[in-house]
Amino acid sequence: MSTRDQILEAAWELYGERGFEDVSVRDVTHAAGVNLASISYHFGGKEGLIQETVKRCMNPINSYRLQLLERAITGYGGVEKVPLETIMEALMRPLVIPEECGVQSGLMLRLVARYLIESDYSIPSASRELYTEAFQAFVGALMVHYPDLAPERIVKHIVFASGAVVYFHGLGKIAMQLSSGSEEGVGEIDRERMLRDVIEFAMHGFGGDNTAN
Amino acid sequence: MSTRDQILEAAWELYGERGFEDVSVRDVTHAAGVNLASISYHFGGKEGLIQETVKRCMNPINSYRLQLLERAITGYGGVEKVPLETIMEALMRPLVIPEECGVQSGLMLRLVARYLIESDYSIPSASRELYTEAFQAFVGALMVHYPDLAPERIVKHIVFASGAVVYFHGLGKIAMQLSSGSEEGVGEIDRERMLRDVIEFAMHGFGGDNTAN
DNA sequence: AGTGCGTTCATACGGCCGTTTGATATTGAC
DNA sequence: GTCAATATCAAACGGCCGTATGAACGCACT
Repeated sequence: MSTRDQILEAAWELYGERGFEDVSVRDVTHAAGVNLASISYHFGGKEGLIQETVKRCMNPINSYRLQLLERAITGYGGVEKVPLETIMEALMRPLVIPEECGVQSGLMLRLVARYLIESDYSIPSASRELYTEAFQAFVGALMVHYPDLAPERIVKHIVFASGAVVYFHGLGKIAMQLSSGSEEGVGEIDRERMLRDVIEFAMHGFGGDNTAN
Repeated sequence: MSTRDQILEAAWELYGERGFEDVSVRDVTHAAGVNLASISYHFGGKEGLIQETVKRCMNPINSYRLQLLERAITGYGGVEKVPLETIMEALMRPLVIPEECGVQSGLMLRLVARYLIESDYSIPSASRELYTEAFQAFVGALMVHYPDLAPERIVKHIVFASGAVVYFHGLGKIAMQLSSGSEEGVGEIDRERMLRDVIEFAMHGFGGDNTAN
């Protein structure tokens, strides 16, 4: 494996675990077993490495989303024939089970969440185009099912549903502990079950009120 | 205003804007117009200042939640008579409109989100008790309305709804931009409207399926 | 006036940070 | 084999970080 890839792999893991600020370039190069200067050489500096790491995390998610959506559209023979539930699954599955597009689950969401918060919620330019494409595709697909719903409301519901997933990934376990009052672990989360839950949750949210904004 | 309070106010603002790691104790003392050493003196160090800042942000939220819930219970004369919508509002209003309990909105959610992520999702011990109390109170109230719903599912839905709010606070604007394809601003968010939206969204999510876990 | 204590002050310390440098090693084309 | 181009290396640089130190200050109390 090339030096560049070794760095990216180590960075991916460390940044996901401990955050961007907390992990020094020395930490990364040491974990990767490469020389300190190779980060400047291959990525121009720490910021370049961060951007590349985030890109390698975000892009497969959005590619997979688009792929699932397009597959469903051709499979059902038209956007209007795709069940709402299938659209929501195409949107949510890559988030809940990112392994299916080659992204390690636990670290991925934390990494992206960290980046969005620490970078003032700005999406790196290297991922922005793909992000926009995916977002507009899903808004368009959902508008077919809810022609009377204003696009702003559709966007809002997409964000609501995404937030539910991300937040639960991070806080689900601790919330279980708080509610049960016990400190002991509460077991692993059933991801397929969670996917169904969040889809159902989001769909009922959509079903509420079809008036325009 | 005391030196201690000046520090806390400056810390609150800077941490919310730029994050804990990015803001040095020198930044804080300079913004507060106090001496560098006063942070060690009053808070024992940077970590102590962070914990105190987060506490001053989390605790009013949970106090306000409990206050709204209890007020509703006595007002309606019993938990079982409080409408579900009112329970959800008691849970969500302090998050969406934290000014009502003396917490500045924009910074507050980012501050807490940052802390939870950067500290491995652990709630500071100074706030944990209150957090637990609030969480259990709401789970209990919701269990009255959904006696057949397993507590784990109720917790899950509370986390879903909270995540929707937090995520939208952070990403709502950028999502609007992505969907519209334009770079220009999309206006301020109507917070009362958002509160109603998220309550409605969460309630429909709850209404889905009352089977046990 | 003098004493004691809580607070504020300027300053310094060691340490880790991201980056740079110039030398050395590796590669691939001719 | 030669010569560039590319890649890796050890070492060093200046800078900012969090914290500690000891002196100076304010002020109630006697």
